[in-house]
Amino acid sequence: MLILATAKMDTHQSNRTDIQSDLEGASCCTPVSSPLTERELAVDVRALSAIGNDTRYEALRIVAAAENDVCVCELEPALGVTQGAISQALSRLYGAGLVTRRKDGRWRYYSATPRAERLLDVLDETREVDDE
Amino acid sequence: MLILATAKMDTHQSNRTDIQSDLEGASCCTPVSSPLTERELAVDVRALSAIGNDTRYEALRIVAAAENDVCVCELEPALGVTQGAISQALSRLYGAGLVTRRKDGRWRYYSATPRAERLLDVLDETREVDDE
DNA sequence: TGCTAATATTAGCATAGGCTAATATAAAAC
DNA sequence: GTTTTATATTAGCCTATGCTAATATTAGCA
Repeated sequence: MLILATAKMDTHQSNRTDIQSDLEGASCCTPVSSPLTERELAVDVRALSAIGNDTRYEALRIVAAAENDVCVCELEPALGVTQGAISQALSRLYGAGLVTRRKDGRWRYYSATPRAERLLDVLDETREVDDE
Repeated sequence: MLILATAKMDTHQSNRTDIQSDLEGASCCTPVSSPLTERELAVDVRALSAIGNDTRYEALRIVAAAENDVCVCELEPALGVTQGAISQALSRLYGAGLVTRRKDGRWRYYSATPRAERLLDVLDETREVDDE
């Protein structure tokens, strides 16, 4: 059965009715459906799209590599974008469940969540850099 | 482009490079730099941003869940987008090193790479779906 | 009180992204 | 050959994204 594609506000999403079941046969086309629920998909995509950006990925890397937690100002020189951009980046990582944050005086300290750490580990373990 | 921390200093003192006991006290701002090379970052971000999209993530899930490899036409009913969009999605996943493809007659069969499988496993193992 | 430092938020802009529809290619079938 | 089937590619249209600059908030300090 096919779930998903409920009320998304994507105007491009067409609501195609599928006529799959009794479509000819013989060919390769047996329809499949996603093994995850809509909510699980959304959670994962939120996390992945949060890391899938240079600034945020690098920010997360730095946060995860630090032994103690990291404050925003430490990231500014490494990332090469403005303070506002870094704040936005960390907020998004937080909303995606990839960092935790803790307030201490006027500073905000960030650290990576277990989910983030595991993902980064797998990325390290499976990366193949092609020389191109 | 990736700007590595130049020794921008001061504004505050600080000498905490590896000591984790004390961190209140003075300021927090020791600049750090990314632990990955520019190329490694690019490879990872390409993969992550490829998965970080509803259509492509679901496509990858289906491909990874299938016992044998999957052809494009099998995805069409599940994803709810046009054939062209699916072809674009799979191309991008391929370019990101997340699926392999093999041609057989007029069909193209896709399957997930080890990197993709490991990432999906970690996502499954660490996901926390909040009821919001 | 201020004032200043650290972070957050906002508006606005330029660009990237994702889709559809149309068209092109490629391989089998006729 | 021509037709059909499976997939790829392209142009074009919107929308989303990511940044900067400016402004707002918050907390310590004079």
